[in-house]
Amino acid sequence: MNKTKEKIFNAAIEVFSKKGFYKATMDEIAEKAAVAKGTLYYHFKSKDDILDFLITEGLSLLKNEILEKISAFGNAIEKLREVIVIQSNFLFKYRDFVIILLSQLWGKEDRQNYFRENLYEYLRIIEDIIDEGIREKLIVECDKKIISSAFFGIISSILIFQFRNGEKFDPEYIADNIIKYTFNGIHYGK
Amino acid sequence: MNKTKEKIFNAAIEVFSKKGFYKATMDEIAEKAAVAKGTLYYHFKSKDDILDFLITEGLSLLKNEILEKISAFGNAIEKLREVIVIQSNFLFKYRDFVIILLSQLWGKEDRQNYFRENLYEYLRIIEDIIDEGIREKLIVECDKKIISSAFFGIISSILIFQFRNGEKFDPEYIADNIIKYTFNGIHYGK
Amino acid sequence: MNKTKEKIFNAAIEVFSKKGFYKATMDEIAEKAAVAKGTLYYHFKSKDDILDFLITEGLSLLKNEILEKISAFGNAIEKLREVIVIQSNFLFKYRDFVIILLSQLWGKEDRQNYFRENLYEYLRIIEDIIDEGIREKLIVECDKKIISSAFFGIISSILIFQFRNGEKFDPEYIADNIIKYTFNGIHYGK
Amino acid sequence: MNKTKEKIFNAAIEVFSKKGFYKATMDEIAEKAAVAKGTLYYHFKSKDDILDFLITEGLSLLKNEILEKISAFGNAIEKLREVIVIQSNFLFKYRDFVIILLSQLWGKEDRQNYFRENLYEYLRIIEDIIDEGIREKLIVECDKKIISSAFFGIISSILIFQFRNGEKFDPEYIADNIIKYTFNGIHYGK
DNA sequence: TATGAATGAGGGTTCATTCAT
DNA sequence: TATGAATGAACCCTCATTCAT
Repeated sequence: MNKTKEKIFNAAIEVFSKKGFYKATMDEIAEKAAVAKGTLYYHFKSKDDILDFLITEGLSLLKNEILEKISAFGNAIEKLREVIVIQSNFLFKYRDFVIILLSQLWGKEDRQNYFRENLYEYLRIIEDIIDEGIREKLIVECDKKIISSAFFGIISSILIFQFRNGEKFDPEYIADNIIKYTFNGIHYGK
Repeated sequence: MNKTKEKIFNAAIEVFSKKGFYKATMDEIAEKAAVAKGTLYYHFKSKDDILDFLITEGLSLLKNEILEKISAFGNAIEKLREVIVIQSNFLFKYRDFVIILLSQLWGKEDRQNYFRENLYEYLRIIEDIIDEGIREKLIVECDKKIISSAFFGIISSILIFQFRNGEKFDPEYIADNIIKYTFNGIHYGK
Repeated sequence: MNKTKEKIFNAAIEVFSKKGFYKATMDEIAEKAAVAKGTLYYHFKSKDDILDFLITEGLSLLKNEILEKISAFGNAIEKLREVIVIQSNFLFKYRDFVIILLSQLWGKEDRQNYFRENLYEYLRIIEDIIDEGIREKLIVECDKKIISSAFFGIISSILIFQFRNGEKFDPEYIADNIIKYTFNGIHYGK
Repeated sequence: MNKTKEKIFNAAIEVFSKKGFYKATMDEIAEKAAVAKGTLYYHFKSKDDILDFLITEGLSLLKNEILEKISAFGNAIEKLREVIVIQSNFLFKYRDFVIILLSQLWGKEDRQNYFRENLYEYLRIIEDIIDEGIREKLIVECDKKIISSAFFGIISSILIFQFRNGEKFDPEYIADNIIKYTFNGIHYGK
């Protein structure tokens, strides 16, 4: 990604997350990127194309971070714990991206189907860990598709929590709580 | 809600969920509702107003159902179990509404802030149950804001699961799995 | 065609012929028609659609006039003479339309293929008359496709002549000359 | 014309005739010419300038061919016959150029006025031949401006014929037919 | 209550042209 | 001579909203 394209990329994240994809205007992106509007179209085919690029890059970042870091951990429990930590930190660091993702994930447009397909690749990584855990008798028998979806749901949870609590947001504290919830459940004495 | 307004209401849910709020047009809503475009403006102030009305009604429906049904249950564990069941069935029945809600929840527009405020009322209901459970020593000590958010995250989870699995969706089966996960965690032997 | 659509129709003829289709702007058409720009799109699907409508209407007018008037004439010679007279007068009266037609007739876009197909219907009318004339031994054996094309070429001739001569244009004088040329040729003493 | 300029020239003819002047883009011309876009502007002042150059060159070619070849013929009749033959062959050989010319001839832009002025020089050549023929009593008394315009109209005719007939186009056959028509008319027994 | 023709601000996109290299 | 990234004016089209009937 060259200098200009990167400026546009960053401006787009900022504007899309502030205004939402539809209310965001190419004019504003150009202004924020400090380039002419035509320059956007020299580097991207369309407004949609910017969004595609941005979602793909963002999910790539998350997937790669997960894949890199979990390999250092010995068993499925430790890996899933790390996934939660990474998700929490990722949301803290790339909040704007997550907002864009969650806004775009639910539609029936081709673009949005494609986003979900992309997300499923992420879920498959989690499924694999769950599978491993079940085989190692570290994780209870469960529907791995449902549980991996739940791991995604955690992202939504955290974002909602963050919206509600505003500044008082500590990713490690969040992660700790979610980990306890996820591994032991909330039922006392079980 | 009189007959015409209801036709518009239903048409709006259909169109908003199919196209998303921004791609939906008043023309299409009018066509689906089989009324003239001007009629929309007789019953609603604006396009935004239709959405507001729709979200408010939908969340009301969910809150009321929860409030009604949980009163029949004796303790917090049973109540939360019921919350999960209701959420799963609600998503099954009002999928289009849930899609609209999840698409609109993340922005920074006034309208969207207002939607979240509305949602927080729902979360407070769950918090209260958690509180009750903690006092009754049925639920472990935990950050109730985080856990109530997690209960909301479950909705996202289920919707993602449903998108992925398509037709094969059994709300009771989902609820069972989520309940086990929520109460006992996934850690084997704990 | 209702009042508003007709205003747009007339404005479009004026603007297209003055500026050419591509240099013409919807803004200018709207201004000349004294309606808002959006109104153009209420009555026509697109700029292309206005052009289509306009060409179709114009060629219809010409075809209908030809078909109506020639039926009054007894033989092919008289009919073709009338065709030339009508063409000359038509060009005099609907000069702007003819300019638009001749500008658009030569391209390879779908729209332009469609225009030519439409024109061919006109040529077929002339072919039929030529056929009739050949059968009646009033017209020499000839390739009727070439000769009917030549009848169309006359329109270009006349328009070129008119461009060159400016104001001094008498459609009857032109028609007389073309008729002599067409029926007797220019070879002296033949 | 050096190598690069010639590549651009040929690319421009191809693109202008395929897309029409307005739909043609400098990008596409550059691509077809296999040079960078900036290079176009090194050799031509503007897109208009390419068109001007191209029309001027094309009409020059036609005029020169006419002037060269007709001098070999003894009288006006033979010269005009040759004009028709040349026109027919020219259209066969430089069809793309003719399409561009006929698309551009009818507008009121300065450039287009200039094209017509250029064309009139061609018509004057024909007028001179007609004049000569009238003086020699080989051609009937007629309005030479109208008849020379008709000679231009023949070009339009032939192109229309060619569009209609597609592959089955024989320039000599066409020329023969047009010659008979032009000299003897189509009236049987005259 | 209901209609639908008319509005016009706003936004995505195109593309000829420029200019530093 | 040649390049191609960058520019920005221009333009088509959309669509929420209005209002006379």
